[in-house]
Amino acid sequence: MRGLIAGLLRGEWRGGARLTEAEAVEKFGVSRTPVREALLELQGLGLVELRRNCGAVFLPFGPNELHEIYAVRSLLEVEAARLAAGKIGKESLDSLIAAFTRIRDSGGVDPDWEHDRTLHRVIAEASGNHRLSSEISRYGDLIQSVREIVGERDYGIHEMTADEHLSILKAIGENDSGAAAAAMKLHLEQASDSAAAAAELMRTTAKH
Amino acid sequence: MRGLIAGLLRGEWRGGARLTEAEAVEKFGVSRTPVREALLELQGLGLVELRRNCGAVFLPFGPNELHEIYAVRSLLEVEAARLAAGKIGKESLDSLIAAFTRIRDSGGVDPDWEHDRTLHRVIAEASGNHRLSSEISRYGDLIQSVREIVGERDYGIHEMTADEHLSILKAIGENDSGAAAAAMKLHLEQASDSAAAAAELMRTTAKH
DNA sequence: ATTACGTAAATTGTATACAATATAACACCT
DNA sequence: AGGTGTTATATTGTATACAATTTACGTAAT
Repeated sequence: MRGLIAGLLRGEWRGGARLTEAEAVEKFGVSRTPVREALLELQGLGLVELRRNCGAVFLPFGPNELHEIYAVRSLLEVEAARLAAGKIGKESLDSLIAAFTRIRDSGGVDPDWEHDRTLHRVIAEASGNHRLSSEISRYGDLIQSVREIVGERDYGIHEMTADEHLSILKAIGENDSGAAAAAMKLHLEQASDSAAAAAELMRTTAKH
Repeated sequence: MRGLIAGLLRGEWRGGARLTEAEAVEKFGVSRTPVREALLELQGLGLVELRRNCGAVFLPFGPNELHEIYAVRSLLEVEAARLAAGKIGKESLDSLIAAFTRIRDSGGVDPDWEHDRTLHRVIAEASGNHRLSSEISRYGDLIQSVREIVGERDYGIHEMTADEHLSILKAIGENDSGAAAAAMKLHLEQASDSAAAAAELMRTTAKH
């Protein structure tokens, strides 16, 4: 079923397009049960809208929608960064700092956003609020899904992103809540613009 | 299926208890398909944890969990109040103010939290951020579910709640973002304590 | 010509049967 | 006696058949 969601995301996502359960069954070669569960899951993430007897409508993801998503994500993660200040163990912090320093200096690429997701997960868990951490994890899934849809990659912005990550970690290590929150806010504003640009790029290239 | 969720919520919610799909089928007299969808929905709200081949575990809801939930809710709704300042139409605002003034002065009771939910919905929609509004709506469902679980009622706190609502509306009407955010924050802190107290009461009375 | 009604088609909601997988118990080996 | 492998059972994941509901179309009446 998890693979079904990935398949739906990878297929071309025309905003407003409708897909009935029967069409999805034919397209993916599975039965209606996993199709229904996958669509309900996507509805839970706010990616599709399920209308009775009308099929699932794929919601559009343009720059505006991405800015909205990142605005909510920012509320959650900025608070998590504030709460996590001074609460991440030294060894864990050092290993994260080493990883991002290496990435920044080597100019390496992280196509699956592996380190990025690890960083945000560690900060969320260090907040001490399980519910907040769980919501951030859910939004992480959403962000990853949207990245699939808009085809966002990290090429070109990687050194800058690593720097932003290091600023957040530095503030957390120094137990500076305000600085941690501010650094996270700035980082997510950059990420928001980057994602919106990817969406705009997809929109324009899909025109012809 | 919606009724199934209500049934699961109304049944005694012992934190940590496990319920297999087969048991739910026997208990509610429906087939596994709607049971599965209901459990997946509850998982999406973070009310149960689904472990493969182990049944669904009912997560506990004590004072600590409720404070966590309300902390997240506060992040969302405080921002919504800030954004909604000056954006609610006069007629809509006046009708809300009239309703809560009447409630406050008459000492009436709103057992299903009808007006409360309307107020928070109107503010969320006025924020202009559809995604934020959608998340607040989702948290409204969660809050309502938790109220069912812990048996929270609004008796006794109603005049105070109405006053808090009026403060929020006043600030929004005066286009004062800061005051609107502060009033909403205060209101949700009160609500958080009230919900936590209800959870504590349930815990202690369930002891014997 | 337009509207109302009825029927048929399509789509979702539900039930049940079957397959896959994980847990647990039990026997056997060391 | 303790550990390991195997088998049996329990539970979830999937497929298919059926019921209910809704939409759309066609026909007839005004």
